[in-house]
Amino acid sequence: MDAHRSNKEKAEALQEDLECMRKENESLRFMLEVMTRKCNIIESHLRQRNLEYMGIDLNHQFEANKRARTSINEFSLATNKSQTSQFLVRTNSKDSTLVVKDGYQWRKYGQKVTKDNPSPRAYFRCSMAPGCPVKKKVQRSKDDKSVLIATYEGQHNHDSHDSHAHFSPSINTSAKGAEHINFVPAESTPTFTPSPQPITLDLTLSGSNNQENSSGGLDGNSVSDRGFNGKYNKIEDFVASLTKDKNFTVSLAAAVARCVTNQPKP
DNA sequence: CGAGTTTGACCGGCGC
DNA sequence: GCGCCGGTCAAACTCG
Ligand SMILES: [Zn+2]
Repeated sequence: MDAHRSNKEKAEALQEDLECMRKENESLRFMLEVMTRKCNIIESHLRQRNLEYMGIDLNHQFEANKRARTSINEFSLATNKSQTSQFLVRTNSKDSTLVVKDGYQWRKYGQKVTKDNPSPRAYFRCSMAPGCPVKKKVQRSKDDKSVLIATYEGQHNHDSHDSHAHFSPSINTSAKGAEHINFVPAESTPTFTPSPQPITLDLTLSGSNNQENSSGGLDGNSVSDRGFNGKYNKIEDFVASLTKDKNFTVSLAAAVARCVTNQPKP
């Protein structure tokens, strides 16, 4: 009797936990997919946007606020030797110095320690197609180990066809039913707009950062917003238009937040 | 067994 | 010419 009830309650509680975890899992998966697609889209769009932004003052790498922000930051390196785009990605501590799955497949061919940076620099080469001249250098930032600086060089001469589609959105248990990420197929590849200047993209991923930065000391957002609102707004709007369905993003974020709130990490 | 990573050797540019 | 330094090669090694 009582034992029955107790067991039943326990089972229900466990099931609820399981459901919540499933939701969280699904949400994270979707976020990953969205991030990947956004990244790809931003990369291709950035190539042509860069032409418009030519000759813009160089912003220094400021400590962006620790929110979910994507911001762009260009360095004018004045050398137009070849199209090298520099992406400045902030990740968590252990991330993608190992083979980054950013839509392409990279083969590591070297690693060196540089003079004034304790962290080594890794050299990658695109191995998706034979004869693809794209190379990539990845190195952590000096102080902030959570920031990766990836320097892409060259352009892919093949379609970024990822052979293995590892996203199976079949599981659809949560309330939010048909969420389809309609991402505009950024302009077709053949018309590459060669960017004569390096691009620096500062992707400040959201995330429950464990950043040790001066909390409460100085509120960084004011500074950063002031320094860069122009581009930031553009990019924000741009990203929003990319997903084309703001509601989706918002609801997704809300769902994730809810899940996280329900299960606060210790 | 093959594809990819590791890691020390090697090489070319540059400053002295 | 020599040594430093960033970039690449390739043999050994690891992993699935
Ligand atoms: Zn490629």
